[in-house]
Amino acid sequence: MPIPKLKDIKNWSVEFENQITSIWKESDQFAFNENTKKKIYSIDTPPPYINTPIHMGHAVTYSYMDFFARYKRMQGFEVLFPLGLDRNGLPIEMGAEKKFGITSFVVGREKFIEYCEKLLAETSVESIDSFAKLGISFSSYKQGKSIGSVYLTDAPEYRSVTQATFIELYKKGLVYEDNRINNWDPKLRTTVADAEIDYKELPSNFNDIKWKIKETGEVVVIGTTRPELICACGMVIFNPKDERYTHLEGKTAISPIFEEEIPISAHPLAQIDKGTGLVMMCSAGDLSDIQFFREMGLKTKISINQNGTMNERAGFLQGIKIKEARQKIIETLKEKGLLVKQVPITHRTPISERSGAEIEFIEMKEFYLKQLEFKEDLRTIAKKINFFPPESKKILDDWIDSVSIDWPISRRRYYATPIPLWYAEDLVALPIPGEYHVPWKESPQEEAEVFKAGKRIGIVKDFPKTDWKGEERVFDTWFDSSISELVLLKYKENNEFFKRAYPASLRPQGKEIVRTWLYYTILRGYLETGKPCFENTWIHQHILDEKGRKMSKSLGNTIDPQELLRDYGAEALRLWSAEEGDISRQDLSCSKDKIKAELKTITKIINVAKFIMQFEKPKGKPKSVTPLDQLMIDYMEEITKSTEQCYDNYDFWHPTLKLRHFLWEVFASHYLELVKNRAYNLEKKFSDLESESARYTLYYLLERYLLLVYPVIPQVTTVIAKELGIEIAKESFPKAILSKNDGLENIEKIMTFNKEVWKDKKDKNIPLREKLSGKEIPENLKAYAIDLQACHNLV
RNA sequence: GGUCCUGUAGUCUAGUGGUUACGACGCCUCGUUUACACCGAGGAAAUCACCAGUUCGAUUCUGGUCAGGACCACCA
Repeated sequence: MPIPKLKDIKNWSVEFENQITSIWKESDQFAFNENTKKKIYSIDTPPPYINTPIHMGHAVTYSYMDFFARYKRMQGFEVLFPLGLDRNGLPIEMGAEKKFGITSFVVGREKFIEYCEKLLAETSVESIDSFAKLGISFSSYKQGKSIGSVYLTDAPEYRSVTQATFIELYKKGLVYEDNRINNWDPKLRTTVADAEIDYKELPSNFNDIKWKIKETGEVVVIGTTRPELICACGMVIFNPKDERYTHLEGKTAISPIFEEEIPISAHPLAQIDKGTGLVMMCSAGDLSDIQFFREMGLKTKISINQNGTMNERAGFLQGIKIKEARQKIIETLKEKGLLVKQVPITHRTPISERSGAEIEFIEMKEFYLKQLEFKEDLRTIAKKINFFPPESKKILDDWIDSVSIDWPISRRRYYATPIPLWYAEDLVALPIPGEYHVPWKESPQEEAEVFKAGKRIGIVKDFPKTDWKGEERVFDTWFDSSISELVLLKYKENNEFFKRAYPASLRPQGKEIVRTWLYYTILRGYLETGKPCFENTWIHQHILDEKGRKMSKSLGNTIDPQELLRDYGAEALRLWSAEEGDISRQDLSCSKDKIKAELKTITKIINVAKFIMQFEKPKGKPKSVTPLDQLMIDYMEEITKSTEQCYDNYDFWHPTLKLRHFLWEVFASHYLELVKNRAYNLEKKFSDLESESARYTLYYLLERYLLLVYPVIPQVTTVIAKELGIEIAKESFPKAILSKNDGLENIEKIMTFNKEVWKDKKDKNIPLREKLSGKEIPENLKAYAIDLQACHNLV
């Protein structure tokens, strides 16, 4: 279907949009040209998860990214604006488990991955369709080898780059495996990073339990929420200022039931007014305990298994799940008269963000990527990246300050990038980077390098009889997504291009993933290249519901962008996104009424264009233009200038507000009314030159206006511009020619005068077209008298 | 607990050390004006959160209070 003609458009409609965007989607008109001589502007777009349709936040923020992309093209950049789809990790696994009613570790790895792939294959292309309907000008909507094609984070090409970077980090000695206490999610059976932990206030009991002092035989009472961990207690502490207990310093406590000798010491961590003031420090209580054990050099006492049950250390509790163990030990303590009392409290409990399970802290081997030693470097690197808005940099700085352990990068899950290693006794085989390796079901390459105690001692071929065992763990999803800009710019694949295009021009993303995606990307980019990975980063806030609350399924206040696209269309949604506020500075409240209302502006633009285009367009600029016309031209140049300045700082909000005001309040309501007569010139009241001046100016203003709003509402502007003989997608952004005209305030005065006249006529019940006598044109508006007189029929 | 942000008509917001505080959505009245009834003209609606201070003057600056939000944090 062809793109509609302006004369056939009465109201802008979703029907037209569907015609236009389906042509755009297939056209590849914004395909990235890697041989370009233009400067490259690359946008490291956040790959959304494919297994759920896009939400309001996506719709609005991708619209913004599209504003940026379209504007940068107008500025003469070759824009790389790829569509990526994130398909790795827990959300896919959880989706597969839910959809097919399976559990990963029950069906087995190979089978489970097939389920995940099945889910991904069946997942509708709804997300991609929604982006196309929004008119997002991605470099391509197709998968392929060329730069700018749609990329998938689980594709072998992507995963092979992830693995290649790991192989090199490993060789550089930046990766190490260590026995450490980890945040353990017993439900998903995996370690999780600090960044993936939420805290929830959950009801719990404070249990006051009797302990004995070895040296004196005295009985003390210790309060704890985790009595099942008595067997994991490494020290009992009290506050140094707590006079009740100073006599216990250096003495030994005997743990109830287990009868272990535990040292007692003063430590500021203990709070006098909390519980009984005595605290049992266990190596699996929570993060504070872990930190304490490290600090005091205590040996950890692990009492919890990876499946969430108690181990042999827990004696009679062995094999029982943690919560049941707590019940059981409380029973036992009661029986033995060791439980003094129970006080119900709410307890701030660490919760796995993804599964909702309570986090346990257990010791196991994991891979870590060194990051602590780079904190200072990262601060320096971050300073070289421009933040929009600048305040958002603080989120990153705060996070860098609070990073306290190296990054655990290994996970015990299935649908993710495998860690490319093989083992045989004390040997480690490291494959050649560049290919995708699946160690848990493949043998190592013949050429894979073999390391012993960190030293290269040959290749796999040299050890023919060795029985290699493939690594079974996978990478944390952030280990994949933190190289998005490298993959996008063809790191390790097209060195020439990479050298030319790195660092990426812009990273747009939400504030909530600054401490994950942005931080990790800066870290990885720095480790790979030693440079900042972005020139600019644009951090956005959130989309809220009409009343300013978070949208959530449980509140039932979600607004589905697919529905908005169907009812009001992309242009209205995009224009609303720009006009509602600056999403980099504040949350936007989403109102259907307001989005609907933006259709009026779209229609207004069409009607203004139709009106102007009924006149013949003068060829070239007339010898002279009238003062009123010149005034409007100068005003437009002023708007052009301020629009450009704002757009350059990713501010599309102030300009669209200003342009809206211009369209409705100045251009349509006043200027058009004033020059109508002169443009028609039916009664030949004006000279040909004056009439030509009007028509010239009308076209000038219309064309300029279209260019300025094109990045925000590309469809309407494209349709109108096409009939003006302009292919707007290929136009340059206009350069403002600022005049010395200091009479711009005259616009206000003219508007005030017009309003006065219209009110006069209404008060006197005179139709607007009829003559009005006795109204003097003020001295400072005499220059515009011919139009004022003709418009109002003043006599 | 710490840090930061916000508080302007029913809703969302702009803006300012100084006469009647911008606008949008919604609401009301009138009007079929020949680009547009997805229109035009007009109207109602805000003690600019509260308290104190600086000032001739504060919605605007400062401090505090209250409310909401975000991020961070070692409560056994």
